[in-house]
Amino acid sequence: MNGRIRVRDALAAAEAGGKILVKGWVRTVRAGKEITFLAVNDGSCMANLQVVVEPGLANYQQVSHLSTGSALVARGVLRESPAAGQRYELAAGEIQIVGTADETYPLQKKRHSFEYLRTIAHLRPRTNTFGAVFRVRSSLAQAIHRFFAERGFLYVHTPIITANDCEGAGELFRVTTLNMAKPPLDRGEVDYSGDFFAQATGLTVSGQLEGELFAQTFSDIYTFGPTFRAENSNTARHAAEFWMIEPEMAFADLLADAALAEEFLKFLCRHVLDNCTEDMNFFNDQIDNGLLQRIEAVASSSFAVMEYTEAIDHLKKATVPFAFPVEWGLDLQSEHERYITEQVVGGPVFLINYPRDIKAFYMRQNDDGRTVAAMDLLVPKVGEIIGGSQREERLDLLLERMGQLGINEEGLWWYLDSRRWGSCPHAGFGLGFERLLMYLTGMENIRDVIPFPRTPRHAEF
RNA sequence: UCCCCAAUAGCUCAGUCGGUAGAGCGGGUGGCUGUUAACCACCAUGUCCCUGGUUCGAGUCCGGGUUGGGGAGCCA
Repeated sequence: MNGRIRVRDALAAAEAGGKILVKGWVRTVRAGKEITFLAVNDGSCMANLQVVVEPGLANYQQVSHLSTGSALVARGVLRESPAAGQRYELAAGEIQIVGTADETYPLQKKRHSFEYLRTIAHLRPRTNTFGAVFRVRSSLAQAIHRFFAERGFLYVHTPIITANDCEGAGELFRVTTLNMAKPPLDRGEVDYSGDFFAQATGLTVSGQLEGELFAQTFSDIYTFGPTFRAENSNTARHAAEFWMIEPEMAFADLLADAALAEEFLKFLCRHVLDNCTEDMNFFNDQIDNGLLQRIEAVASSSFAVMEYTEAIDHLKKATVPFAFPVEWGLDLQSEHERYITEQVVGGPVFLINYPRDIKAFYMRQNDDGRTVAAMDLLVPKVGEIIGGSQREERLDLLLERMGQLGINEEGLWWYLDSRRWGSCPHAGFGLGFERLLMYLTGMENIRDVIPFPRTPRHAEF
C-alpha cells in the first residue's frame, strides 16, 4: 500500500538501484554532524534496514535526534552498502517522522532480562528475541494447518464454553452471568438454574470429546484452539490460557496414532528449519547453542517405541538416583521421562501401554486387563511433548470404567451415543502449541512464547 | 499448593566487618566518525520492595508481608 516495500523484501532485492519506500520503527540511531545511520525494522524479518541520512536532507537536525522506538517513513534509493554488516542500505531522500519516542521509552538498545520484558509485554515484540518468537509462532501455526489440510483432515471448532468438566473437578474457569456479590443459593450451594446456560459452565479444558464425535463423521479431524486450565500451577511450562492441537482419526489404532504424531513433529521441525532460517539461527546463537543440531536430529530420526513396563525395568536398573520412587503402576515423573529419552534411547521415544489406573477413563483397555492403549512422546531436554491414546470404543467397557471412576453418565450422554451407533476404533493425541514452540525455539519459559501470558495472578494487557 | 533463592538509579548489577550508596549500559549536552549494541568527554538521576524489631547507627542483622525467579506437584 502506498508503494511501501517491507524491509524483508528490500533486503532480498535482486539488485540495487530501485527507488523504494519503507515504513517502520527505529531500533538504533548513530548520529553525527556529517552522517546519521538509522536502523529501521518493520517486523517482517529480524534484520534491520540501514537508512543513511546526510545533512542535505531538509529535516536532518530532527532526524539525527530521533531515538529508539520512533516511527518513520523513509523514501530513497536502495543501494549496495559500502561497509560491512549489510548488503543493501537505503540512501534517504526524504524522511517523514511519523511518531517520536522520548527518553521514557522503556526499551533501550541493550540486552534486557526476560523478566523485565514480561512487565512490558505490550512492547517486547519490538525486541529481536520476541520478534523472532512471534514470527516463528505465526509461521508454525500456519504450517500446522497446512500439515492437516494436505492429509485431508477436517478442521473443527469445538466449543470454548462447556458444561463438561469430566476430566477432573476444580480445574475449570467458571463462566457465569450470576451476580457474584449475591448468587442465588439452594441449600447452601450456588443455584445455577437461573444462570445464563441454566447450568454450571466453564471454559474448555480440551476439545477432545467433541473432536471424537466429528472423527466419527469426517474420519480425520483436528482442533487447534485456545484451552483453559484454572490450576494454580506456577512453573515455566504452565499457562492458564494456551493453545492446543488435537487430531483424532477414525479406524485408527495406537500405532497409527503414534505414526501420525511422528510425522507431524518431524514436519514441524523441518518447517522451521526451512522457513524460519533467520530467526532459528538467532535462537541457536543467542538462546540455545544446541538447538539446530537437536531439531535437525529429530527431523531426520526414527522415533523409538517402548512399553511402559519396559521403561520401568530400565528405570529400576538405572544407577542414577531418582527423587521419586519407580514401581510398576506409578506414573513417571519428569526425571524418569528425561532419563528414558536422554540416557536410554538418546532420542524421541513413544512410551505406550500405561497402567490403566493412572490414565483417563476414555482410553482403550488392553487385553492384559491392567493397561490401556496410551502413548506419550518423550523428547530430549523437555520430556513429554505429546500425549495421546486409542479411545475405548466398546460401550460396555467404557460404561464399566466410568462407573469405577464415579463419572456421571448423564452429562456425557452424547459422548456415549457415539459408541451406540456406528462405533469404531479411533485414536488421537494432544499437543500444547506453546510447548512445541518452546521446544523449537529453545525459549525456556512458556510466558515468553505467548503474546500476553495468563498465569496465576496475571491477566494484564 | 509445597521447597529454595532474590528485590539497590530507567535497565543489568556491585556494595567488604553494621558507619547515610557506586559501576556499566541507557538518557541529556558537546565533540568526532561510512557507523554496526559506534567511539570520546562532561552532566543528571535513588521510597536501597513494604513493615516491625535489634542497635548510638541498618542497603547490610532478625520477624512478618509483598513481588519476582528457579525447582516440584498438577498437566499440555
